[in-house]
Amino acid sequence: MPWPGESLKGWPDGELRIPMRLSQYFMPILRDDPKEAEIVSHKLMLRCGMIRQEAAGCYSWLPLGFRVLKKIEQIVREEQNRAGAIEVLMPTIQPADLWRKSGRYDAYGKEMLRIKDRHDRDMLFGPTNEEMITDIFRQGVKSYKDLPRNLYHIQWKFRDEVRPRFGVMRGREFLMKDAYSFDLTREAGQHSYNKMFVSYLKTFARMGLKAVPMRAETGPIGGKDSHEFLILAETGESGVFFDRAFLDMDWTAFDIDYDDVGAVARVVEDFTSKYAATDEKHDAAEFDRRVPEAARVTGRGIEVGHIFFFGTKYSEPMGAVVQGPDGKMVPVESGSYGIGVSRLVGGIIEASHDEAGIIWPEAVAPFKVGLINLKAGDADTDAACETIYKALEAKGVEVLYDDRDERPGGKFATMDLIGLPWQVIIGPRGLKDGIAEVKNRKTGERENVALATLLERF
RNA sequence: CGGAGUGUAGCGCAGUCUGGUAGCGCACCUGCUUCGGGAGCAGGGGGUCGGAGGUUCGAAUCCUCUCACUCCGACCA
Repeated sequence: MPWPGESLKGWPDGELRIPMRLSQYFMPILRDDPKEAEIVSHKLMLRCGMIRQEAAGCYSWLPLGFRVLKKIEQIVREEQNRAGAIEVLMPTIQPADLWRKSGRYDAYGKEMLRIKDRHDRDMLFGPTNEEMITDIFRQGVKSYKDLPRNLYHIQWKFRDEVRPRFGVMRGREFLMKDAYSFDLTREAGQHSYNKMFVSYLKTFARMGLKAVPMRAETGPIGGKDSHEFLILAETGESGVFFDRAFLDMDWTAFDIDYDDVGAVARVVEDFTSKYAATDEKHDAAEFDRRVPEAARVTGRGIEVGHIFFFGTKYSEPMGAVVQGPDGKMVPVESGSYGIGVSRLVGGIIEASHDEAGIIWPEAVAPFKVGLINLKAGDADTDAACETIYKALEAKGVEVLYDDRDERPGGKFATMDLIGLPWQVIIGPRGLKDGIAEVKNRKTGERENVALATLLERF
């Protein structure tokens, strides 16, 4: 991976790195596709026992799915932190008054889940947090000297979609990272926007995705500048049109200094200079004029991120003002920046699977290695597997050990289905010659590796 | 929110038209034989048939109401 040394260490998520014996795990595999699942990621997530539907658009995350969700969340967190954003955590339930102030309580419509508490007070399950964060910011910051700031949280949202579908891709309850920037001037706000832009490219690239930034509608959030980040997938909900040159760009070359305004702007410039648009913003004439025919890519995409620069849209009505150097009170310039964390789980599967199952990019894989004991119960294979399992554990390699007393065929099928990047296959046949078989899930390549050097592979 | 459909065992389904002992495959449990890409045989466990009313000697099946879920269209991280 492009950014070696990234890890979950230092966060509670590190606890998720523990290895596991399949005989002691909870991973209810289905052999058949549940009928309600229409798209491949939904089918695979259900078949792998990653999620379970509790109501339309609401899911329980079972152990395997939970691990992936947490890994994605942690990558998002690391890249937000690196770009200078500061993590907070706001509640899922918000008072309606906050939304009355911004005027969105009525404007948001039925998509907002409205509830009353025991005192008959109007509450709501937050679909987003512009109002709340602006209020928090307003109370905490009074001077231009306290700017810029960018606060984010990773929290469950609820949008009472008319028609939830496609599993976690369009759930009603979903995990979203949302960040909010506050600046004194338009120019400074633009830099904050640009930093998020670059960090998004990097965040998605770390997950093995090429998420193409496209000029977007601002929708109910409102504002001036907006980009959506879309990954290509046939089952995507948006039509996309873009220059093939995007796919050939170096998606790993923006390990830049986020304080370098010019450098950040150049990356944004680089990634916005080529044509890329969703069907909403698509201009066929411009597409034809700017993109040579051979380079025109049309297809479908999944929106995994969306950034907005909306200036003073919320700061003005909500009185989020600071005192400038000249002593005057000015409303702050803001932007908001979302990443669909739970949607990404489905999105990555849509972008990375084959006939046999999921193919996890290593950075988000629930385990790095699947250790297959082909003959559980046989003293020699048991002992060899046990040694390898312990050694991988000691080395900090996340391993799922299939120690069940099952037939080899089923174990292979299960391991392919859940898509761990590496399979280490141990059977009497290989053991006789002191070798293990190492299979790369993505390429299908198998290699015989001497047991003595096996550990060096991981 | 308009249109279409489905609810029967963990999953996939039959049975409903024509009322009469709740079934099949996979999964699960036991035993034996197997064991390098989803084995075979034998035995076994598991269901208030989405819910509530009604008709009937008798309802998964007929009637009424209701709930949930899925799909297609207009909206969205």
